[in-house]
Amino acid sequence: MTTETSAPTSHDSSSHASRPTRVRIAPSPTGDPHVGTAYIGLLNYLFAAQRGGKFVLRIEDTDRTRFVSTSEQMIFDALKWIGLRWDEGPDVGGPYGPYRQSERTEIYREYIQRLLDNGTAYKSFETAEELEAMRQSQLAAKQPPRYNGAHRELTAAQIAAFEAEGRPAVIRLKVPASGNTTFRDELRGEITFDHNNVDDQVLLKSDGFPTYHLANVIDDHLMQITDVIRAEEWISSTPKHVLLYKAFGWELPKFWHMPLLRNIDKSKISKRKNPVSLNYYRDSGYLPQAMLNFLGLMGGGMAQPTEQEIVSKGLNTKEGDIFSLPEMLEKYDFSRISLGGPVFDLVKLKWLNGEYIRKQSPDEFFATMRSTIFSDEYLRAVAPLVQTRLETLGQFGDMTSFLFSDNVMPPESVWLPKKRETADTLKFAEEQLTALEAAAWDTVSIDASLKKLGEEKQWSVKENFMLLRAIISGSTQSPPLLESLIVFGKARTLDRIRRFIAFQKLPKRN
RNA sequence: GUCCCCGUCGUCCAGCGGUUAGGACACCGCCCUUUCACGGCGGUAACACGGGUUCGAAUCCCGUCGGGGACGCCA
Repeated sequence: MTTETSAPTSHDSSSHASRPTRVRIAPSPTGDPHVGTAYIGLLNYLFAAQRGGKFVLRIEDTDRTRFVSTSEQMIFDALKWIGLRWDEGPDVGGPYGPYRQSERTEIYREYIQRLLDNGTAYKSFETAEELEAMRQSQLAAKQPPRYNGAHRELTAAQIAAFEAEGRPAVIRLKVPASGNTTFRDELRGEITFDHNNVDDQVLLKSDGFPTYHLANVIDDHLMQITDVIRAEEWISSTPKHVLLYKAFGWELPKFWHMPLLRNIDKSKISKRKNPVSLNYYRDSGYLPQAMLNFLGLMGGGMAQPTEQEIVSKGLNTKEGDIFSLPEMLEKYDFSRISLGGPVFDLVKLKWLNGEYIRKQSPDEFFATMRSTIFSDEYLRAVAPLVQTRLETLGQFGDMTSFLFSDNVMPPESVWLPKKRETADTLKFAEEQLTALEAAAWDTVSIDASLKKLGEEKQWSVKENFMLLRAIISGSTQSPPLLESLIVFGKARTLDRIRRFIAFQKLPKRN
């Protein structure tokens, strides 16, 4: 029970193989739809479709503090934008719903009681503050931060006493004190973790919501998930999940941990160093087929065309890198995936996108333009910003070019306020960025968060707004700032500010 | 700090015991061209290091080093 030293028995694997393939992605609605979600989504989609299985979309909204109400719909839209469809999910329903974890809290409560009853989980009454203090002191002492297990063996009387005090509790997983857990990663083989390196993970928070670990195991079981295809960052918590499956007496799914997408410096892809919002790519004019193609390139699951194919189809050598979703369905091979974390290289993405643009017929290209940057919807939003400011229609381009350009980089004479230093101004720009990241994307919210920041930092509204105007429009003159930001979109706005700051911090030549 | 994963051109991939280590992006040069881009041709550029195993290692094993991830009442 506590130790697993051999592979699953043949009985287990044969019964496993007989189950119809079911996979899922489980994004969390905490902000913009993430490029990593699309990557893992694509892989899951391919995996299911190649095996005649089902692809499930489940929303993991158990963190009330990070919940963003607009996020779920953006996730649906973004995944549809790149061309993925799912068989079951909150929007399309299905036999294993509900597909939103916030609607499944009764289920989690019922199942965690089983764990409490069979002694594989326990109540723990420390406050978040106490735990944080403990973590800090462990970190300071260069010790691995871990729960000290103080409440692992509370008596019924002690628990009753805490509860009588009205102290809130969390429920933790009781990881066996000794032994180890081994599980199979389908890409890497067996991985073993010693139990003294596995923490007593919180399973149920004091607000009654489950953590990912609990909800994910229960839902994957209840939803009959056969293969868990997720990012590599989950490897180190997989032993906890395995322990949970065992505590419930459930059959394990297969685990496939995909290499993490990386920034140029090889760290895990992050918004500070790379645009990660799918909205950014959509709004900046990347074609969904190009994005999907590019994600398919990451990890190397696509076989290169054989010499025969190159000859018979008259392919150019570069066309080994260009393929559609149907071609991925046909050729993508999970056993080919290479484990080194692929750098998400914008330069190659842009090249690919250019290939797709050039491949379109003139009519198709026109249609693409008309449905994106020159759509009726977009122009309808832009028009009111400039109508009163125009004397001739020809001035439209002069006034709105920043909305249609990628390379906007004002000179210092434009963005630096008269009474400010360069360093202070850049610092303030970073604070604007942080404020805007947290803001809901409407004029009232943006206005409020900018003004709040200005007051805190002693920046006048004029200086504050003018700096942002310069960064976004490249000029001291522009259509009304807040309305322009709305039209321009949150993802592109944030990216433009980040790029401005990054550019200004570059060592100056001459 | 502890544990886990990974390691072929700058980047993405090929290679799965015997190759002049291949392709793509990027970069450089030449051609095409009124410009730019596209396109064509060519070029620079990698097996992290050290031990094994083997007649023979980029390929298998071990170690070192390097990179990454995890260590939350986040997912």
